[in-house]
Amino acid sequence: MDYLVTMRTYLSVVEEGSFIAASQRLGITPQVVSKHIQALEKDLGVQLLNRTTRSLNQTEVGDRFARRCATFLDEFKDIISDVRKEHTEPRGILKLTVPVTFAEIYMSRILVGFSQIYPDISVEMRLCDDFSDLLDDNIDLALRIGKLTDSSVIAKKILDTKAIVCAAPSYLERVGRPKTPADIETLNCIIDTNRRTPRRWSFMFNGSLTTVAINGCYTVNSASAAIELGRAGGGVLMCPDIFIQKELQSGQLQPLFDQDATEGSGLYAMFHSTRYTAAKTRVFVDFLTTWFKHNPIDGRQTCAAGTSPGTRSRTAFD
Amino acid sequence: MDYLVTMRTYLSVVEEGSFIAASQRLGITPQVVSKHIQALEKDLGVQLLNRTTRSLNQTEVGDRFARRCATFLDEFKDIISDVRKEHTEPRGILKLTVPVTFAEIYMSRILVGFSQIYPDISVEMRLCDDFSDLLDDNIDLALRIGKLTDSSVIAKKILDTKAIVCAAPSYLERVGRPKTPADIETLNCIIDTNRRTPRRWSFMFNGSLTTVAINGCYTVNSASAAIELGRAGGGVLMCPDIFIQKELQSGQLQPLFDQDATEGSGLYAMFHSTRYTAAKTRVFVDFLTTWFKHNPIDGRQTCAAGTSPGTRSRTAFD
DNA sequence: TAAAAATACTCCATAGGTATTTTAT
DNA sequence: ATAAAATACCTATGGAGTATTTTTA
Repeated sequence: MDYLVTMRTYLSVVEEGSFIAASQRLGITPQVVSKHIQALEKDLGVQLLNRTTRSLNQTEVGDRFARRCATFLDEFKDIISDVRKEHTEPRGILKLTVPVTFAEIYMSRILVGFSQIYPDISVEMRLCDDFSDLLDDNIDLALRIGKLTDSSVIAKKILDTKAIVCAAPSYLERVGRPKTPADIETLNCIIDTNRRTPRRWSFMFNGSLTTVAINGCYTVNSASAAIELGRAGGGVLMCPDIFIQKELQSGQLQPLFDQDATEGSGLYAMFHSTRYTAAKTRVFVDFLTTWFKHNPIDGRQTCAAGTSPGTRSRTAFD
Repeated sequence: MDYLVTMRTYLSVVEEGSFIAASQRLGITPQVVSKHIQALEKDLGVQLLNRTTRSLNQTEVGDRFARRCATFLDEFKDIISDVRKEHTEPRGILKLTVPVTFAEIYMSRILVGFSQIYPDISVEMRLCDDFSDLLDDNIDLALRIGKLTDSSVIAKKILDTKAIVCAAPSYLERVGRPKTPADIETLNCIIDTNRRTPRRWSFMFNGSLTTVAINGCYTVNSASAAIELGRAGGGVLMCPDIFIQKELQSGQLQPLFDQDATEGSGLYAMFHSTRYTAAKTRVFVDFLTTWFKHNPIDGRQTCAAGTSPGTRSRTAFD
């Protein structure tokens, strides 16, 4: 016997004062109401209702039971609707892992805007450059440059990016501006160990993917540090364009080649491919896409937004 | 979906930390556990557990949900066990209806003894001589001299009684002692309209039921009043022997004939023949029988005691 | 590779419906 | 006589089991 169902039936009978009225309210037949009451009474071993064909009123126990049923069923509806809100009304703590340099440049502005729209979502941001904690259960969303190919992860592209090989004008004056990718093999290239292939740079040049083995006297594990070194004339660096927008515009760093975007390279939001994604995660991804639409890196288009909430089944006392 | 069942399964999983451990605790297969969790998640539209084949821990929502499930299920067990106690642990208000004269003579002593054993039962006693309110829903138990034959009523004989035709010695001296039942037709008989046949007295005489049409100048609706009138020499009266024990022993009233007990006459406890009789009612009936065993009217045996509590099904989270 | 969860498939219990009987006013 | 609850019977859904597949550490 489903107690939640029989309790609800019983409560309806008490409130309506008759089996038939209760059955109409519940959308079942009076016979079923009768069975529910009998099942309850049999299982509880007590008489809940004094009933004849003409009169119906609850016993002393039945009255106490009805009161407790009322609060109990209310509590049930509360629990269910609160949990379901999780899927529709965004709230809670959003745990992010974000590349260090990206966080430094963009995240403060993004989060301030986000929190204005979603005051009920707290954000816990972990700055991290490697892909190690992507699958951590406690992380709701990971932002990374580049896509992780894992069946258990959904990767949604937020923004196209392209790797830019660049250097400070002062450095280029000193060593001479390279003409082809092969020319940089002899230059001092700043090695960022956060890159998946730190000593081999791959980028699109003249329509084809070129890979260059690089050398250099500086090895760092931070894009920011590499950018600073490059700006100071320490050598050639390669990093995503979105990290050095200002430097490129101001001329502090100059691109060495007229590079094309590499296939698939971009800023990705990644989250567990579990059946049900929390509303807080969905709305943050949507917000990110919208944010870059309103704060374009240059003239470029952002990727299409919209993660539909999905329909859910309507059961249990809706 | 039976939410109480799936919630319990979910809570076990959270507490045990694995599907298999939970399934063992619940006595079901791990596959069923898996289905329960999936059904919950589908219906709620949220991810409750982050699980791989090796790790299992609840999400933020899942954690909140588990806490609420715990208190909710506790509350459920509470409600059910409290109601079931009604059938096993006697308590509450016992509503009695008792013949006026019987109440005057016996009930104070009976109730004092009863309350000592069952302090959790309050008694609400209505003094009433007719059979009209026997079927009232609000009455738990009716005591009456004589049995009501109604399928909706269980009548349990507490005590054998016999109707006694008697009078005061002073009256008998005045009018002469009758020899046969027919002789009392000419005497002044006190009419008690509470009797089912006030003007026709039926009693056992010489082994056969004799009915006498009586006449008299006093009509009352109270056995007590009739007894008082008889004691004062006002005429012949007929009433149950248990009402005039003292008067018979002291000789204030003398029986006119050597009467036999009438078949089936007695003090009856009557209650609704509903499926489940409350514990308070059962224990009071048992107590009454026992009381008359320990406080015998004369040498007579009381009727057998013992109303078995009955077995009940063991379902719902026992 | 081993252990655990998910899936596929089958069977049976039970919940709900329809039709009928009983009961009380 | 009528209206309501109880009962009898039937059907279909879904819940639990068994066997198998998939997945991850």
